[in-house]
Formats: sequence, C-alpha cells, structure tokens
Amino acid sequence: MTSWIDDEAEALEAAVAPLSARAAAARPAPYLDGLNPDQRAAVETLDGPVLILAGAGTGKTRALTTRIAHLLHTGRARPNQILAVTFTNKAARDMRSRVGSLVGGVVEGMPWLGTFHALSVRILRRHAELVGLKSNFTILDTDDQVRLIRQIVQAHRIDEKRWPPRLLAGLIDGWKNRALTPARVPASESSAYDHRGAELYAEYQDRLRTLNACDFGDLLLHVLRILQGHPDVLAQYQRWFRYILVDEYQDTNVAQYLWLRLLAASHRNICVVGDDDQSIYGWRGAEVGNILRFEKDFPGTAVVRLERNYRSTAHILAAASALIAANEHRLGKTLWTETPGGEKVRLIGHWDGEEEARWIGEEIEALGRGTRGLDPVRPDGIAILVRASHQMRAFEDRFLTIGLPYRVIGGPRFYERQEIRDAMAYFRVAVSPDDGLAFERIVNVPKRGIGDKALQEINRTARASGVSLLDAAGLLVANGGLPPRAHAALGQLVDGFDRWHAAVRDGHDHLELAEAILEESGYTDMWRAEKSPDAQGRLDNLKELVKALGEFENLQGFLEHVSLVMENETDEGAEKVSVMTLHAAKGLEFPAVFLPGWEDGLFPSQRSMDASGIKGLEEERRLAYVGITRAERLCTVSFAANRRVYNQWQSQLPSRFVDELPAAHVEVLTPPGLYGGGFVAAAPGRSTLADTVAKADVYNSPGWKRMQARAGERPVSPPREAREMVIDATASAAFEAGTRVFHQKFGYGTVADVEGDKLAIDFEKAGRKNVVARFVTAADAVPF
DNA sequence: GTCTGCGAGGTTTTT
DNA sequence: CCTCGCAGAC
Repeated sequence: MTSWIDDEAEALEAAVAPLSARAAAARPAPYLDGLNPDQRAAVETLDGPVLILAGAGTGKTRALTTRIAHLLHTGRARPNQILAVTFTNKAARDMRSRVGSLVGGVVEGMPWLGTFHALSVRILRRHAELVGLKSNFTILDTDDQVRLIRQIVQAHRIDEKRWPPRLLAGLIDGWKNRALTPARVPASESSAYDHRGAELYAEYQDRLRTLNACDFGDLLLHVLRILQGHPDVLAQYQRWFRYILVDEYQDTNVAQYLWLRLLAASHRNICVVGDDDQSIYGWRGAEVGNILRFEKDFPGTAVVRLERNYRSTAHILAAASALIAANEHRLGKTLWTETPGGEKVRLIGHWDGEEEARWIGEEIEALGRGTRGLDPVRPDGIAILVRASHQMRAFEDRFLTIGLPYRVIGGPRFYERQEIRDAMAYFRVAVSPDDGLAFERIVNVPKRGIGDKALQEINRTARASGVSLLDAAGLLVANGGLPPRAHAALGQLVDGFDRWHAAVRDGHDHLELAEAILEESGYTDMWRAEKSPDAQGRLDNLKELVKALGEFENLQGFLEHVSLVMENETDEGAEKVSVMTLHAAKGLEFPAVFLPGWEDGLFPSQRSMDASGIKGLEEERRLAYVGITRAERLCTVSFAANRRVYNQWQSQLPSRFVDELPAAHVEVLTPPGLYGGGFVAAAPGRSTLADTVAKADVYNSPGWKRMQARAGERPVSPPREAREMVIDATASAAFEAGTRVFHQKFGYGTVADVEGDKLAIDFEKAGRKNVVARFVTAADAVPF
C-alpha cells in the first residue's frame, strides 16, 4: 500500500541534491516568443513572491504554464520540485497538457501538479498516523457526511426539523474553510443546535477518526496540522517544493491560504495568479482578502499586471469594465485591447421569460446563418449563461421544441447519482470491509427487510464487540437474534461480502468482480424490476460505471480517483449550444454569449444580498463581469418583465446592473427585431438604459405581428397585452398614490407609492407588489 | 418494514 | 408547481 510513497520519497530526496549545471541561460527559449512584455515579466520573475493580476482573457494560463516551462528549461527546478495548485481537476489537466506541449513532452509528469485536495491526499497518506488515521483512510462525499451528521444529531435528541443535518454540515464546512477546529469555533456562531454546534462538530471529528475517514475539509486541515505540529516534516516539504504556483488565487479560503503560507515560508518562491474581479465563490468560503492582502503577507512581492485582453472586442471590454467599476474594494486594473470596436453589447427587454427564450432561440439560428455582418457562429461557439440553474429549463423547453442541439453543463453529476453511489458503496465495502458508512448505505438496498431495528442491532453489536458493522452483522447471523427474514437476507449479504473481499484480495479481474457484485447482490435486479421511466437510464449508468472501471488497475485506484474527481463526462466537440450557470462559465470563452434574466432579485440574487448585503451585491456584480467577459464578439443581455416563479407570475424590474452598463457601448434592441420604431418619447430627465429599453415600442411593430403569425403553434403574448403596455408607458407619469389600476397578471389594485416609474401597488388578489408603471393601466382604461 | 399522503421549501457548487 | 422528506397507516 505504501510502496509508491517510499519510492517517491526517495526520488524527491535525490532531487534535492544540487542540480547539474545544465546550461540555463545559454539555450534558446522558443516558448517565450510571442509573449507581451507583461506576460514575459510574469514568466521571468522567478525568485521571491510574485503576484500576477490577470484580468479576464489576458493569457493567464499561458503565463502560468510558460512560467513552469521556464523553471524547467532554466534548470531552476526539476518537474517534481514544482508545486502547482489549481482548484479543479479540469484546470489541473489543462495545465498539465499545456506544459507538456510547451516543453515538447520531454518532461515526465509533474507529480505535484493538482488540486489542493488531491495534493493534500498525497501528503496525508504519507503521514496519516500523525493525525490519528491509517494511511488507507477513506474520503467521504457529502452524502456520507450528512448521514453521519444526522446520526449524531439524532443521538443528541435534537429536533431534526428545526436543525437539519444538512445545515450543520454546511456550518462545519464553513468552519473548516476557515481552519477552525471545534475548540476555536467562536461562541457567537455556535448558538445553533441549542448552543451545541461546536460540541457536535467535535463529536463528528471523533466519529470520523474512528471510521478512519476524512471529509473534504479535513484533507486540508489534517495536512495543516501536520505541517504546523511537525517542523521536521514541514522542512522536508519546504525543501522539496522549490517553487510554488497557485492558479485562481482569489478563490482560496483561509485553510488553503495557511497551507500555502507554511509551504512557502522558507524560500518564499510563491507565485499566485488571480483576478479579484472574478472572485465569485465567497459563499463557499473563498476569501478575496487573500489576494487583496498578498503583498502585505509577502513583503517584497513583485506585482505583474496582465491587462491586455486578447479575447473580446473593445465594446464588450468597455461594458464589462464600466460595470465592475461600481465595486469598491478592488485592486483595480485597466483592461485594453487592440481588437477594434465590433458589435456593441446588445440589450433587450421581453414581456416574459418564455418570450426571452424564444427570441434567443431565433437569434441563435440567425447567428448560425451569419447575421449583422458577423461571420456565422456555430452552435458550439454560443453559450447561454444564467444565474440560477432553474432558469435553464425555459431554454431547454424551447430548444427541444425548435430542435436546436444544446447541452447543459453542470447538471447532476454522474458520480452523484443515486445508483452510482449505491454501486460505489458496494465496491467500497468489498475493498474495505471496515467502511461502515458504505455498509449502512446499501445494507437494505435493494430492500432486504433490514430496517431501522435490525440496523440498530448491528450497530449495538459492533460497538459492544468493537468490530466493524460488517463483522457485527456476521456475528449476529452466527448467533441468531434477528427475525427470520432479516436473518436470511443479512446472512446472504455477509457471505457475499466475504466472497467479494476475498476476490479483491486475490487480485481478481476487477471488471468481472464489479459486475458480479452488482448482480449477486441483487442490485441490478432491483432496477430491472423497477417500472419507473428512468430505471433503464440507471441501468445504463451502471454499465457506464463498470466501463469507467476499465481505465483503472483495480477497484482501490478507481475509488480513490472518484472520491476526488466528481466531474461529469463532457461531450466536447459536439455541435451544441452550451447552457450553464455563470459560475460554471468561469475560465471559458465563446464567440457569442447570451446573458438572460437580468432582473433585480434574480440577478443580482435577492438571497445573496439578504445574506451578505453590499458584499453579496458586489459578488453578484463580479458574476455579471465574468459573464460579459466570456464573450469574444457578441454579448447579449436580456431581461423579462414577467417571470413565472413556482408557477406564479411575478413582475420583474430590470436589474440594477442593466443601468450600470455604459450607454455608449450598448445597443438597445427592439424585440423581436425588425423595424418597429420606438415611438414612446423618453421621459425628460431620465435616460437610464432600462428606461430606453422599456420605451422601445416592441409590440406594435409589423415585425411583431409577423412573428406571431409565424409562431403559429402556440399563442404568444396576446397583442392586446402588448398594446396596453405601450399605452401605459406613455401614461406612466400620470400615476399617483390612490389611483386604481389594472395589471395583466395581478388584476386590480391601488397605487400605494410612486418612485419614478416604479410603483408600489396593493393588488386586491396578489397583495403588495412593486411594478414598473408601464405594465399597469389606469383601471378605467381597460377595454372590457 | 414498507407504502402512501401531507407539508415545507425551493441560489450559486468544487473537492 | 413539483420535489423531497417525514409521519402515520397497512
């Protein structure tokens, strides 16, 4: 089990010996060609702390990978002396392959290039005993974590309704992100769970140790503890890792920051790359403060700013820059580009969310044909970026209707599906019979008549005899004491695991074994017998799972991989439009980007603002910035006046971000296109973008009518509604408190308050709502 | 121990 | 509205 670890240690120690004087400066470095001066500085400033502030699209990854190539080329470090940290497996893979192509594949591997978590596992396996674990500890996924916490909460007789386990799991995660041990949890945050939050946390840690398991946060924290408590170990790693590079530094949390600071403390050869304007993971513990503070933490830092953008046109860049300028706490960058003008950012308002989806569908088809003087944009060059995943449905529905190929990125992930987790739990017990959590998961899946009662009995026996759950189950079967049905079923299961574990030990072909486990346990039969429509899909997934096993040498290797790599298979290369959340879009780029749903409350999200106030709003604004800067040539922002939320119509106000877009770089479109002139005069003294969009007379245009005729199959917003909107807009100045009004979706009501064109109205049926004046008519004007 | 009906709640997500 | 999780009936 530990052999590779020892080999590696040897290799690393050997590597510490002075490098041969293999001519650094003398040899040419072709990879430097084509870098701009800033990028060169980022690559060539090798010693001491370096902070690379890399705006969107400025060649950040290129700088980082070239820097690694340069370290290798100049002989500053061998591949295994570079610690390169990323956040996602995808980023790690990208970096690996790009370094490979830069140095011509001469360099064998880079063992210490990976995610914080993967690297931590590597370190932790070597020193597990220092934190009371065995080196074959298991890594819990969120599911296991919550189940374990539920047990603890139940044991304390705490009301699960009031204090859901999931909430505590979230709190514990938050504490771990901040590197807080149970003893250090501030009293003020422990008030939940009857002031026993920290106590429950401590108990959870005890349980983990007993189970020889870690959750994700522990991977980092245990390594921290080891490095802090064992100077000799720390010194060893500091010697091994001569150069440290960190990608997406703005996303690091406190624990990760401490982790890095320890490892970099001696030589301080740490280079971090990031963009404070793209920090969008505050809600899961990322500390923008880390990057804002870097220069203070590492005095003498060389700061390199990458400000030349190679991705977007000038208008897109200007719009993004103006928007993000509204944020207060920034390091500040001035992005520039030599790509001239191009299309302005397009802005369009719609009647409702369905029309928005319909319009975007048509735009995509138009883009495919080549429109507005642009070269045709193929589907895979187009992305729709939404704030929240529920927004994706409208697009999926629409695209299915018109037969537009699309893919959703970031849906439920393969390894998080129930059937996959169940199967994996079987594998886990077969590999490590001690894995109690996995055993509990599948002991009654498929139904074996082993319910709470029997499980309690197993648990009691396990505790009494100090053995694992599986062994306890074996004891119970041997000694009797269970109802006949449970007895027989459990006996069969225990026998099964005996067999399967033996097969693992004997090195049986793991593909065959996996299939046998799923068959003999009755697991696949369970799904075959299931009548529900998705049962077949689940069986297919299981086949897929077994196939994926083929890429690994054995079950252990596979399980280890999956515990750290929970990502989806991406069918890349397909000619499909991408639909994803803004979060998922970070790091990607597309010729054409659609940003729908820019409405207050949806984006910026009300919940973010409620939870974190101005800080939350600023993070939302960064999200908007990330969205716009994904676009290379065409960026289209849209919002709808009405949206169905939980099947209730809700009137929406345009996002404040719409008004923050600079008018000079924005073109206001008239939906659905064509030549309907906006005849509603702009109200004097007001000229925000949102107003401009509202005033364009959309619905009286010939284009609109033609569109409706064409749409045929399904009635779109009735023209009368639309015409009324226009009438309303004209009359909007006239509303005053007390006016009786009518709204298409909410019915009759009375104006309670007027603020500009925004009205607070008490509706008779729907209660108090905030509505833009143009969506409302004076009650007597309704033609009934 | 398993099945059915009722009520609550319903951002973002990687490892 | 639709999904999930829990409590009560078989």
